[in-house]
Amino acid sequence: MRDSDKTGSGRGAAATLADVARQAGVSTATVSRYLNQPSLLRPDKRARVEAAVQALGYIPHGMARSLASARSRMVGAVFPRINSILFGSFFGELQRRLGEAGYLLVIASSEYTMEIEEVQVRELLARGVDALVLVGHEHTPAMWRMLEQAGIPVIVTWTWRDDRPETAQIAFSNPESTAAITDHVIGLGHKRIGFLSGRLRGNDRAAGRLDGFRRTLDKHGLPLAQGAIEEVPFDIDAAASAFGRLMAGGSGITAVICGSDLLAMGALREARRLGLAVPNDVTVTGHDDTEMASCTGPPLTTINTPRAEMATRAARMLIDRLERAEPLQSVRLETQLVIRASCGPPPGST
Amino acid sequence: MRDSDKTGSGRGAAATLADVARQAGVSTATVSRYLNQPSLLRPDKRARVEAAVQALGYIPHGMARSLASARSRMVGAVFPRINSILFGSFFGELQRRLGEAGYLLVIASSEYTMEIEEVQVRELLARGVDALVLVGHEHTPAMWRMLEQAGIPVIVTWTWRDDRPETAQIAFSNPESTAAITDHVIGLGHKRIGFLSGRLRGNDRAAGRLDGFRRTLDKHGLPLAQGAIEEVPFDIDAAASAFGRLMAGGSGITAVICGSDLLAMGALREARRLGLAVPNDVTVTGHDDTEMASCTGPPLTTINTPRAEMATRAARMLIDRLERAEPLQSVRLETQLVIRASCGPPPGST
DNA sequence: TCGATTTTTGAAAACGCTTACACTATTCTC
DNA sequence: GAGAATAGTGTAAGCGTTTTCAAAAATCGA
Repeated sequence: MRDSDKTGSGRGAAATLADVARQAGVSTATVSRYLNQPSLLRPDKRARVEAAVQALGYIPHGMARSLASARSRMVGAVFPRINSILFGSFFGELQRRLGEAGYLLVIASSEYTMEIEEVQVRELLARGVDALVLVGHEHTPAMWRMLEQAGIPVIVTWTWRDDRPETAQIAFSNPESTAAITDHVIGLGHKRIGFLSGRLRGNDRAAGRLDGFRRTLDKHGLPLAQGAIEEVPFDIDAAASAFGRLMAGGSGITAVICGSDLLAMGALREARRLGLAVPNDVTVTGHDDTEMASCTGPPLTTINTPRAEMATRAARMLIDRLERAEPLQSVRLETQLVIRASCGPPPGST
Repeated sequence: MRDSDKTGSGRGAAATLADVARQAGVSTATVSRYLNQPSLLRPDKRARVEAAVQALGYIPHGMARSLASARSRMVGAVFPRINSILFGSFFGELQRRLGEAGYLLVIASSEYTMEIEEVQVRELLARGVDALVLVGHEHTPAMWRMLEQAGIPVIVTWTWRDDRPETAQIAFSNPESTAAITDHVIGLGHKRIGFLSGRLRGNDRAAGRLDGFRRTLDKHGLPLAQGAIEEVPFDIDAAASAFGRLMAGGSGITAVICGSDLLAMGALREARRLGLAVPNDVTVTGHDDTEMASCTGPPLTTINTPRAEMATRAARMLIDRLERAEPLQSVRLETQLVIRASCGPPPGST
């Protein structure tokens, strides 16, 4: 480690709006208008202000603007995990869209825990976000109360729920998506199927997926094998060992449906380690069709979830609401089965 | 699409600090102290304020606090791409650490373009961030000027440069890391080696890695084969086709060193498609040891970059600087070669 | 050209908090 | 128990914008 002093020098007295006004020979109101609705200014004044702004290298003071205008031009988003491929592609798009409209996206992470989420939301509200994007419907009552009181627009994503008509949702049905992939696997001839789930508490995505799996088994009259469901944290290593447990002990499981691509990757890794060929010895599926689902060995059969579209729509709807007071509306999006090489008929089926 | 009106009702007049003061029967100054330095209050008053805060569900107005105190308690970070696995694990950690100290991390994305980065930084400064975390040293002169004028602490990560002693860096040497993996591949007997690089412009990580590759070839007296370097956007598909080009046309290349795991994944996918076995027909390596490097087929030999440590240190240093005016210092971190199954001797070597 | 409009501009009062300063309790010292 | 020191609290002046309201300037119609 090498080091040297790099203490920043005192902030070089940034120019204020009043400075600009003085320099341009106009009032502060005029400069403010230049910033917010330039079309109100006569061209000559606009030019003078423009020049003054350039000359002073003026950067408006966002905090002061927010205080005076009661709008922060910030949108908050709370994700279960900030550093996941999954949510990454979602908020990347969200940020881009909001940014185009002059909004800044501020992201917090709940670590898959409702209590942490509550404090994060409080933090975000304290910062004065103009709107909020949430994942799923499961949040603490106190949190719902705070949101109610704050009176800002809120959009729930990722989990569609028919029984929440009063909440603005941009989401898809997790039970249905998982039903589709389970149908596919059953169609290949599998009878004993395992399910690798993420943590269920406070996570209606995981719960919905497990539910879809169960219902589909029922629909086909297939029994749920003993110990065929593993619930683990969202983590490749945890998934790997859970997969090991599913395959161990003569369970006879020939296919493992995973609640997410990440879990499926752990499963694939462990299968490789155990010398099990996928799909010849065991079928594995994922969920979400993340970037690398096509790059695993073998490529993953999975469900494509409309992350970019959710983000685009959420951003647009929020902007419309914030700028033009248009009402929020709910949108139910569809998912799609993506078939790759990780599925096949069960071993020994002719 | 179903829809229904969910216009939020008018914000229910949030309680202000003055309301709390009135309710508690103390002055606004006392409430403010309760918020900022509770230890200054006598226990009985503290309790009364506490009760009033609870009763009113008071949430401090962050904008007003920032304006009055000239500190936003927000830290900005600009990453080339917000939705990448790579940077994800970095800012996840950064956010966690800063959050613990009461700071909010605000993230912007430069899309690997210095000009976009400049406007993002302006945006961040306008929002009043107290500090900034940057990736790499290559930024527009105007941006450096703005940073200088803003006078806030800035930390550069990911790229160590000996010739920037005046800049606070928490980084590693890209040429050295790539030299290490190139050495490893050469050690296996490869003579004709290709390099799959990300875009070089405005990206000193990519440039440094390519440089390390070149130098190592030189060191071993190996020639750089014609067309052995492919430069592509950071994108799996682009990487896949570039890999195809490297292997085509009798180049005789037996190993492809990739500037990142993502590029390597594209390479692996294309290899599979072309029916090339890795590592028997061709050796492939990555860079960064991302989460899924161990889950590809085959698992990727790569370089582990200390992302979590960079984040932890950056956060700690910034907090120390902001809270206790301690000086920033530069730290050079080490990378590590991680050997997995994607490398082997060149085909036909006995 | 004159009054009636309409468009631009400016003065000054917020916005909700922090903090310097002054002042009043409380504690300490002998 | 008096005086000095210390701890705790309140008053009021900002912080840098936006925005209301009214005045000034420009435009229009006849």
